[in-house]
Amino acid sequence: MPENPKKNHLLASLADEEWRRWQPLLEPIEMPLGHVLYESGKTLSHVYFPTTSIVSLLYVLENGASAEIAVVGNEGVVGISLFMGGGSTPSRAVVQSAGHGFRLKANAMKDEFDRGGAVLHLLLRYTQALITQMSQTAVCNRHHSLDQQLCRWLLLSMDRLEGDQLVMTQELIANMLGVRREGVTKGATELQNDGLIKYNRGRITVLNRPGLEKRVCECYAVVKNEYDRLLPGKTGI
Amino acid sequence: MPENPKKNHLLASLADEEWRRWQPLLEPIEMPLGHVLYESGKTLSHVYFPTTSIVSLLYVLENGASAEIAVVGNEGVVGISLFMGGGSTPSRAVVQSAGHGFRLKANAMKDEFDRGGAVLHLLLRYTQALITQMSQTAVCNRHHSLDQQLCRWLLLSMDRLEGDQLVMTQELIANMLGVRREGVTKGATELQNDGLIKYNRGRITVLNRPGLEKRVCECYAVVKNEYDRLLPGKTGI
DNA sequence: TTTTGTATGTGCGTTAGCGCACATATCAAT
DNA sequence: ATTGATATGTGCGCTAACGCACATACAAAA
Repeated sequence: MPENPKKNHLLASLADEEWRRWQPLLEPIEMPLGHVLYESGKTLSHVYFPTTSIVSLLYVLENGASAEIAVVGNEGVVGISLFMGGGSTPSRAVVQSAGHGFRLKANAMKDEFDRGGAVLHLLLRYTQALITQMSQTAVCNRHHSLDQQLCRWLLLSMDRLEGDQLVMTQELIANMLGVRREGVTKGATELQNDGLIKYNRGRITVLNRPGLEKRVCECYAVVKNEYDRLLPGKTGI
Repeated sequence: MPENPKKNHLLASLADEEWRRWQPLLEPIEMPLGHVLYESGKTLSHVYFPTTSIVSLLYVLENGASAEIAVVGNEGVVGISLFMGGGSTPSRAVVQSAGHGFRLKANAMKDEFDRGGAVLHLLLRYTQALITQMSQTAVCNRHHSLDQQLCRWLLLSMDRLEGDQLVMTQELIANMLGVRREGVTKGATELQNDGLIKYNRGRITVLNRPGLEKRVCECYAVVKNEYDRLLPGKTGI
């Protein structure tokens, strides 16, 4: 089944001319759960445009603890440090929800970026949105309860997927949020009791999205509005 | 006293040709404590290049609680959303330590950025470093103790100032870190008892910097190394 | 059908940080 | 010197989240 690159919003935003140039360079790839797209400090070989997958940018501390900095799905691209100039970041990119995507070689990406114009500005606006997500994560980590953060995380993830299902154990969610697995169990159990989600051995189904939106902290809306503002014309997110 | 723009590392990195173009456009400004350079969601009129001041990027929640996302001093520029494309961000920029700086009109900044070349790449590398600081703040907020965060904050601030003094009440530090004032008192008292800093009604003096570096969490070094890597050739930071 | 591994639920004592209420200390202006 | 404003120190009960130790429950393989 040939995946459609245009499922990625950034790729879909390309003008005809650019698209013709890019199309032959885009390489379709499988993105299985847990796959590491890049490792902290390592030079990136590609950038990745998810279509049906979600990627977590997370930071792993010396003691093994971890925390998610941001999440990237079909609205964005993984590997901004390539065109931002560093070539690497002190974070790790891990596939959080299996699916497909496309990748572009580092040199090709740099060349296209350095042409300037629409591609450059599109990627920078995306980066700006990503910065908002990271900032908001910092604030949310500081001030909001585990329960609220769980809601935020669920909504951000769902926005980046088709359908209302997510394949993800509580253990993994805990890793992303940088909290205990037991804490996630507690929060998720409550959400399930209230009929907002259904949980089943690593498979979450959202039953009542408006209900989740009522519980979530303001951080979710701030991030979503900023994505909508900076990257308009896309369905949903 | 005519402040020297070259005290700002980004301005100091400009090539002669650019420098000649910029010089007449740079407007020297006072940056008094507490002055708000831009407000959440408002379109930026200028970008600011601190020379002897420090600026906090912070986010204020609906309930009035706040948290610092990043700090900018003579190594950087305040107002990246101007060239990143958004024109605004959902955060606020406040002068955390009084001093001087220079500003550039929004249009001038955009024009210079859009010329591409060295200026663009310099600013993007800086932005990349700033992103690292934001990410690390998120992680640190999640996993490290108030005491460690206080050390990180002190060191990051000191790196951006000449001398070993900082004019700053515990109340304000608490606002930046998004913690209680009493918590800062406790941490600061301990640092003072151990002879690392001296505290005096809103005036902090670092007495033993290596001592602070021994106590701080890994986050400080990660951020510092990334600034050094991306913006080399600068003294200190 | 039984086993085995993985996912989830639950209880317990511990702790960092919170909110609140004051006590004290220091500077600056009268 | 006295007053007032601001900065810092301290105590106390409270709560969310932690670390650890298990109990259960489900699913795929044997």
